[in-house]
Order: sequence, then structure tokens, then C-alpha cells
Amino acid sequence: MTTNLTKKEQSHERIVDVAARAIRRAGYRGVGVADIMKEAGLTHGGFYAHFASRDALLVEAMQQASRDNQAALSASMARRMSKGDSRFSSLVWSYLHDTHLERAEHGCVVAALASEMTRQGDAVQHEARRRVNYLVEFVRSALPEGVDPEQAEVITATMVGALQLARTLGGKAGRALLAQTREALIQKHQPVSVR
Amino acid sequence: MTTNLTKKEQSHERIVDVAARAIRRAGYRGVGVADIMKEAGLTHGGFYAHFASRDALLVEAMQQASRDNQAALSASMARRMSKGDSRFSSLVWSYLHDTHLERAEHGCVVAALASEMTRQGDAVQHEARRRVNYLVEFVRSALPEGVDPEQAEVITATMVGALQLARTLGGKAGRALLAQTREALIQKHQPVSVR
DNA sequence: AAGAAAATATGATGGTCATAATATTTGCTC
DNA sequence: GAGCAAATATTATGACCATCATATTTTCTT
Repeated sequence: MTTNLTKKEQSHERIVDVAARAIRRAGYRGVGVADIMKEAGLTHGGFYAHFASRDALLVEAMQQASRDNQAALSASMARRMSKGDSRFSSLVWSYLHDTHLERAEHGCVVAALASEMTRQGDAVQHEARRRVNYLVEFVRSALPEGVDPEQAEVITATMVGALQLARTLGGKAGRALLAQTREALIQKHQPVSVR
Repeated sequence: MTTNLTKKEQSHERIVDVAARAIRRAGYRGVGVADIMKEAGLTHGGFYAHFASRDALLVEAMQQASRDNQAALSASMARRMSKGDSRFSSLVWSYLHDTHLERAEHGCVVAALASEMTRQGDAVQHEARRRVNYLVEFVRSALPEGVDPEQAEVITATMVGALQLARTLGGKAGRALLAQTREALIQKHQPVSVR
């Protein structure tokens, strides 16, 4: 009974990692089991040695995507805060950054899949709810002092919606919508000073 | 050369109408050609007498969905305005209404499909951009006097995002998010009075 | 290095899908 | 009401999909 899971766990992680990127790039239904396994360097048959079903993989993939994006977001925010920006404006700039438009593969899993979430099976929907709540709580934790904590839901909705619309519009129009949203959010939720 | 298109046009309209509801209920990929034809009372083979491709139907379905929802939205707003509500608060209440949560089939096509739009073929993506722009312009036309017209993009993003998140959360949490968003939007964009 | 056990590959099954060719029915014109 | 054209139905095709049973390879233990 040594640590015998090593090999399999490595494959497992690799599959989940590939899937976490794939669903954000192509949607829940955009890639099949075979595609994901191939991208992980395996063949499709072995899949069910790792997961009970495709949906089970999707659940793990969402968690991984969330962790992945959270890490990038936190790192980007830390960089901005070290330059003197407030926590809130760092969040807004990091989330609504131009680079977040193209690289959906590494971006927010909620923004990447929001309109499809209600159409998934029970397990996936349950995890989706957790991802939304998690994002809202993260936003809440970054609110400036004096801002009603209940605003977190609204601000999250604004950021998610803006990213989606900007991606759909694309190009200059998309970037303009993003910039407009950044400005509105940061300007509105300032501590108490004048503008 | 009488009006000879009658029969075929009727079928065409019926198919588009069914599709306009189907894509909002099940997503772009959620229903096949055969399902749509069956729901329209036809068989799947005849489809290509009406449309050059599945994507061609999707484009028409989005336009129809937009018209359909626009009519419902305008009617709901008119009802509220006749009771003395402002145009803007009527829009917010109509769009972010609890009934809009469940009845996605008759709701906003942008909210129903936002995260899938970037993954479609060229023709569908082009129409999607038009649908987003149309919605933004509609919101802009309902802004209170004195509000910067550039806020239309941000408000649209907030409404679309809130509807999606509320649908994902579902139940009480979803309705709470919706209510919170209504309040924030209406309170923020008031003419000039005190807050 | 042999053998057991774990991990992965091969190949098959039953289902669904968009598209298309061809057949049948329906409705219109004379 | 006969014949024609438009509309719709039937059936086929080839591609893809999740899932699974079984075979092969790899890894670890001794």
C-alpha cells in the first residue's frame, strides 16, 4: 500500500485540465470525450476508468476552471494593488481587461458558460450555482468600504454581462463596451470622496 | 402571377416561429432540424426547400425571437408607463421581471444565448452582433434625461448578466438577485433628485 | 528479470445529427 | 375534373457521439 495512485492521478489531472480549457473555449457541448482525451495524449476508451460519466468530468472541469481563473485574477489584482490601486479597481481592471476578451479559454468560467448553465444536467447545474456564488462572494470581498455588500450581485452581473457582450461585438466595439463598463463601475463605487 | 407564395410562406413562418422559441429554450445546439420541423407539424426532409442550411434558419430565428420579445417588452412597458412609471423604470421592471426567469422561451434572445454567440458560424455571429446592438439602442432610447447615453452599454450588460445569473441560481436566490439589480439600476439612474 | 496489477488502447454498439435525392401528396389552373 | 407545379414526405448517407467490453501495454513488486 504505497502511494500507488500517482500515475493515474497524473492522467486524471491532465484530462480535467484539458477539459477546463475546452469547455470555456467551445462550450459544454463543444467538445467530445474523444477530443479531450486526445488533447490529453490519451485515447477515448480509457475515459471511463477516470470518470463515471461525461457530466462527472464537466463538474470537475468547472471547479478546475474556476481555480485556474481565480489564480490568474488574484495575481493580476496583486500586481495592480502593489502599484497603489484599490482592491476594487484592481478587480474591475483585471476582470474587464482587453486580454480577457480573446483568451476565454483561460478566463472566467461563468462568463464563458452562463447562458448554457440552465440547460445542463442536475450535477452540472448544481456546480454552476456554486461557481456563480463563489464569484459573487469574491466580488463582495473586494468592495470598497462603505459600499452596501448587497451590491456584489449587481456588480458581478455587470461584469459577466459586459464580458459576454464585448466578446460578441468583438473588435473595437467590444473593447469600447468594456472600457465604458470599467469606468462606470469604478466611478460609481468610490469610497466617499468627490470625483 | 397571383400571390402564389401563400402556402409555402405559411410553413416558412411557422418553422421560424418554432425555431425562435426552440433556440431560446434549448440553445443553438439544443434542437435539431428534425425536432423543429416536427414541432411545426412537418417532416424533416422538407426543410431544405425552405432554408439553405441550418444556420440560415438560425439567423431568421434570432430575428424573429428579437421581434417577438421586443413586442412583449414594449407592451409590458406601455402598461407600466400608463400607470405613471417612467420609461426607464418601466424598462427595468419589464426586463428584470420574475416571469422573465422561467419563460426564457419567450424572453430576450441575447440573454438566452449570450455565451454561445462567439462559437457560431459567421452568419449567425453577424446576426448576433446586430441583436446586441439593437438591444443596446433600445435601452439607450429609454434612458432618463440627463443620463449619459454612453451608459446604455453598461446598463444592457447589467440586465443581460443579471438575468443569466438569476436563471442559473434559480428559485429564491435568483429572484433576490433580480430584485437587487432592479433597485440598483432604478436608484442610480434617477433624473437629478436626491438619493 | 518474472509475474501481478494498474493504466491505457482497440474496437464495437446504438444513438443522433445535417444534408440530400427521390417519391408522394396537395392545391391551383384551365 | 385532368393535368401540372408546388409543397411536403420518405428514405438514405456519412459523420459524429457517449458508453462499454475486451485486449494490450506499462509499471511496480519481488
